[in-house]
Amino acid sequence: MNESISRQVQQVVHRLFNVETTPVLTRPDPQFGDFATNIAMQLAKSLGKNPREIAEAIATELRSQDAINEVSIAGPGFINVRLHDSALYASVFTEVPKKQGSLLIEYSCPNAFKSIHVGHFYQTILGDSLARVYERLGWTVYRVTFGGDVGRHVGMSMWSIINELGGEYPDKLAEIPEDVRATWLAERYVMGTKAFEEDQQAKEEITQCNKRVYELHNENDKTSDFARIYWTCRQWSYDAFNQFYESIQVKPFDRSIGESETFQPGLKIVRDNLGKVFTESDGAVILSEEKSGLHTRVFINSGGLPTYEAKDLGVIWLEAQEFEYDKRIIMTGSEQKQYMQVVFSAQSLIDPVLGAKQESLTNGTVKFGDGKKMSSRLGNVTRAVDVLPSAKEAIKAKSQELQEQIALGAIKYTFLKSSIGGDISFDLDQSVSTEGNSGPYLQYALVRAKSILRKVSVATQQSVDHLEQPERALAVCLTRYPEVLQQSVDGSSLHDLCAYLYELSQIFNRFYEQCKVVDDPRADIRIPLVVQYEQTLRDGLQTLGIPTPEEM
RNA sequence: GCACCCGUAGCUCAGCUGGAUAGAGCGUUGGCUUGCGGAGCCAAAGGUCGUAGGUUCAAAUCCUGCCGGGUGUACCA
Repeated sequence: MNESISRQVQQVVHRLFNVETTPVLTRPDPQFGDFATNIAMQLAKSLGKNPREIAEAIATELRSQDAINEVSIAGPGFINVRLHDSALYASVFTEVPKKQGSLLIEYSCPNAFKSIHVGHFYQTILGDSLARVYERLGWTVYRVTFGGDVGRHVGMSMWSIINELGGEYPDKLAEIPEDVRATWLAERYVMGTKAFEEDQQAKEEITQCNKRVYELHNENDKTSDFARIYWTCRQWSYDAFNQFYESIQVKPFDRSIGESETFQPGLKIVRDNLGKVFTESDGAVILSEEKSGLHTRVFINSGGLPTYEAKDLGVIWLEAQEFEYDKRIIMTGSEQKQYMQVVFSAQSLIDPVLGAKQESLTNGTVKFGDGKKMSSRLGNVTRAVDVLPSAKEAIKAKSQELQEQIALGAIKYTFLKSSIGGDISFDLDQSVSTEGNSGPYLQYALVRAKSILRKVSVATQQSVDHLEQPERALAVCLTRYPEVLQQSVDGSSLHDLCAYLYELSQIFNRFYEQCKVVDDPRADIRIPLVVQYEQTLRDGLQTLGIPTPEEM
């Protein structure tokens, strides 16, 4: 409907003034109309005419259109369009148009041997939801997580593991019970970090461990004692990640890439482009783009080891080998924003076509309000696995499963409702709120509609002459859904979808208060609206990855 | 020093490719029994949009300075 009106305005403007435009339609306050455009004010200058005069001319033409009931001019020259109720009602029942394209999205990215913290939780939800919106619009999406399974942090962990085992005895790992493996590994990392900072001898041994890990990958060593410890613990780590992903109900990754797979191609890419893209400086290989305002970054350090920069070029290369994509989104913390620009700059210099497909999306950190309640429940620990159980405690529900669906809905919605980029505050008490602009509010607004639909036989869609105000408001809001989905991918703005679904639910709740559906004379008109509403809200929640319970 | 991000109601945030009285939620105060689930609905109070200029018919939105907070700035990721 939006596009159809927009096209009509475009044609009218062309006919009247012989000017090519792409009119933007906005959704004004309902008192003004269903659609509005400021095209007259934009044309005023170039045409040298009074904006209201232009608006009047356009309005006159638009009034002759079938679907349009009323066109008014307001303020400095806004053109407000109101549709006939019959046309509006009919336009409610349209499908979301699908487009084609393929997206590779890289997110979550926890490092092996370390534990997942709230920040990973947050980014995993953002990535999963964004992927779902693309999928909803018809894109093929590849989900990838890329984590460090080599590097100094692994050296620290390996050192501490061996230390704890009393030597390189892989068989002793079997003595560690399955349910404590993840925490045991997390402790090893902490101990390793501490030793690295405080103990000179340990520091040297850790550096050796780090090198040995790289070597075992180079030699594809699966059998030495050291290697067996490494592979076993890496697997423990991955098992813990997957268990977590399952618990928060996100779609599984199509590919989990370790840095061990990318440092070799990364090194090769950098070396192949030495002199062309990269230069040597103080024994390191760098990219200096300071004239374009970017930082100088080291891609291969003076010890000949690849830095994350090289590994990141490696992963771009590896993904391009395995997946064919039109666009690649990589999510990182916002502190890596400027860093990412350098990597993309390098990629564009090496391969402009592949470089142009890169897009970086940075998210802020999760902060805990004043944290009083939060800290008493979770302590200073911000392990991701503690969040859901803690949230569940605050939810009253008939069953465990329902409690989980609601808690998950509350958490995810809290993560998704703010725009991506800024820090977000996560106060467990507020975040798990079930009132107002919250996940459970949306879930409840869905459950109410489901409950109505269980009590009626589905009416076939009727033509209608007149809509009452609450019906009309619901109809108008429903027609916006396709635009909002598109807007959400265009701006990576999941909060737009959240805000829309919240508004939709609010409008439905008002409708619910004022309009009876079951056994009402207007049931034939209202039932299709409720059906469409239920489908839209359910679809929207599923697109965000928020559970849609049948009852609460 | 330079670069990037942020500063909107008591709190948490929308709005920022300039447009019609700056919007939500929480919190505060006061209402809603005969109708499909009150995790709901209605209403009130609450804002010099950090600050000072500039551009414009029109600025929370664009430009510049300043103040305040955060992050990054060569061998970490």
